[in-house]
Amino acid sequence: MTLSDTDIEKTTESRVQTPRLDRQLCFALYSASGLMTKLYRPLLAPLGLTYPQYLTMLALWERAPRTVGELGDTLGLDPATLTPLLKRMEAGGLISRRRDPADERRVLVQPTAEGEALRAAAGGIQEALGCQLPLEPVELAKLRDTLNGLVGQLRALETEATAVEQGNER
Amino acid sequence: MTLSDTDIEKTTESRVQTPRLDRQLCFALYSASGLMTKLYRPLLAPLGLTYPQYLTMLALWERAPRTVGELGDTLGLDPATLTPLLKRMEAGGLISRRRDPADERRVLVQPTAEGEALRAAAGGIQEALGCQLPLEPVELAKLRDTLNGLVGQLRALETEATAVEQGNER
DNA sequence: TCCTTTTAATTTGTACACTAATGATTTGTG
DNA sequence: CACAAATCATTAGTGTACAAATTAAAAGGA
Repeated sequence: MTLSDTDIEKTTESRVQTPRLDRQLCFALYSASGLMTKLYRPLLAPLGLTYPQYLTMLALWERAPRTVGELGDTLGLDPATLTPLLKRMEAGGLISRRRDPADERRVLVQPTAEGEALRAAAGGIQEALGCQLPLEPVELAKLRDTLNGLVGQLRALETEATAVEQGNER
Repeated sequence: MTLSDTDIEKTTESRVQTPRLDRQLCFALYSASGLMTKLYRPLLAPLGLTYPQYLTMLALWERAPRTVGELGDTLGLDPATLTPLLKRMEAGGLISRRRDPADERRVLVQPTAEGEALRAAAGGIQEALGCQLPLEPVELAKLRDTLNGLVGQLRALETEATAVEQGNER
């Protein structure tokens, strides 16, 4: 372990420090996430689902109906992202969308019978992927928990930042 | 640790096994990656860079010129994704694109003087983020290495799959 | 040499993903 | 009650991201 074993590379020509791509946590996350999505794609296509749509169904299978905003909080997505996504899923017959009679601002989302029927197939996908993934289940769980911890901290940072924006820093 | 402590939830009503969102490694990666991108966004905006554009500059600062295909391999992106992205960066004056005289199929990409000048600012971004990240540098490095290992294995799976597609399984 | 095959990048079409602006409803306050 | 402020979803506009089709150039074979 040398002193120069950092994520910064010192170039001789300018003494400018350039961050190295393969030392960036953000790039590791970016790559891993993209590859995982690619791995799911061929398994989800037969079900008529994209990867974000699959995550949405997972959320709805756990609890429904939910409003667009609640779904966005769970998935970490903007309402502006979800609206067209949910419309496509509605057009595909997997979910229903209706205004909440008790509060006409909200839109309630829930799986249709057809959407509910996909539940069984989802279990098969997890099984198929577990076989492909070249990772011990224990290691996998550890990595997942570490990431979820990071996600929690990043979300805390996020809400803190918006609070400061609104002058609520006390 | 109970026997039911798995990533599958058994529902009483149908005995169907539904994967739980918060137990999915893929969702943890998806969320962490998205949040990290959000964290970078306000820091990169003053430089006129989006997050994928920033990664592209990191790659080009390390080695240039590079072809579109080489960049795609490094970043894990399709040429079809990079072409418009690179055009925007060219329009912004950060990179230059030109056909390789030795092979007119290739397009050589490299930073302009203006793009090279951003190098210094990039170091500052890493510094600013390191302060924000609520994670020990050692833990961070460990997580990064674990992820890079996963990325390597997923890439191997990927090329293996395309090889089978082409009937090269022997 | 001619012609087929392969390779490299681009174009087309669909689907996320976010910011900013808009519209509609509800809540809070005088 | 009236009406300003806050809340919720949608729309508009820009920028990834990929599959499939296209164009252009190089490589390989008869």
